[in-house]
Amino acid sequence: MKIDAIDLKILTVLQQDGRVSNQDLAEQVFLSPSACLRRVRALEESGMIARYIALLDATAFGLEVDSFVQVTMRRDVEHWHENFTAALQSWPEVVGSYIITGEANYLLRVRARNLKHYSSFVLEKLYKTPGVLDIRSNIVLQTLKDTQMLAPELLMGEAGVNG
Amino acid sequence: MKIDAIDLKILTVLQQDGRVSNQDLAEQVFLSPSACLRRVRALEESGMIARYIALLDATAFGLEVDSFVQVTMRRDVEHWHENFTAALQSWPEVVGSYIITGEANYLLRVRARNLKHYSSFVLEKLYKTPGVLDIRSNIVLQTLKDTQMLAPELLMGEAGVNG
DNA sequence: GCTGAAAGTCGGCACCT
DNA sequence: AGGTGCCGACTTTCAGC
Repeated sequence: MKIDAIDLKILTVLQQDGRVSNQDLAEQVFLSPSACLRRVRALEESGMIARYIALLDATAFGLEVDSFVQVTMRRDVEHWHENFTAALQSWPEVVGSYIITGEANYLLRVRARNLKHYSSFVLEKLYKTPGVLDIRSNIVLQTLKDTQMLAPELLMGEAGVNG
Repeated sequence: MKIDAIDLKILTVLQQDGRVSNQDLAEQVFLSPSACLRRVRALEESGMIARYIALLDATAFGLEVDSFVQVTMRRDVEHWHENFTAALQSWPEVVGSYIITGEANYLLRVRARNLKHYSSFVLEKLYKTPGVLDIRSNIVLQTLKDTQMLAPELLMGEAGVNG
């Protein structure tokens, strides 16, 4: 599927305001509502727009701790990867988990209400998972940028941009 | 502001589908549309719901590289933090940046079209920033979980949940 | 604080350019 | 491809419970 400059503009707007009305969106990209809606539907059906979500403010709920945790596994435990992966999905504190290159095997993003909650997560859940050898916690002291935004400059140069 | 079990349900639904219609939402939480809408507006105005966004599928745009980059700075350069922070905001490849505890000073989440693009970002942008001493790239090989979802269990126990 | 109805607005479709 | 117009559905407000 080919996307042009107007599609890029639509994607930019929707990434900033997922609930913008089709009429407003159409105005911003200088299109009629029907033409605009057709493009949005095409972007959704092609999978380029994956989904729409509400973002909550973690601090408003008293979630004080945000962290990145590097996890190293030992390989002498059976089904260590399957067990660990399944556990990750079930733990609400884990909002992201990735297999990465480098010294650790996994990188987790973990949120907790406070340090006590965080501590109990690490000791009672993470460390008790068979195969977990080493855990390195990197607590977030300050968030400078935290966005899901894929800027037009990033999207361009691929997927056949015309305009 | 106090939230109850119905608010938690509303937040859970909206975090999964930010464009759900008020009528559907009202049905799911067993409320009339007008009562439901009033709760949603209250959650928005209190700041608990920060915003609504569209999530794009990075792979659909050919963004092959996802990574976490640990950056260590030297302190003998003037305004190193201010300069670096400003640069981070302007680089589209950087979708997240955090000051963390541990060995590195910053953790960045960086997205790029391919390894060539990634390499040029690290060499031409990151390394050329005054004060950058060491860079450790952790390329994401597999994404097991990547969500912004704050589960009800996480939100509970704070903000005075009643029901 | 919830319900129900009324009014304004929007999304979705058919049709034309 | 994009634009116009119409109809049904939805959002939103307000009176009443």
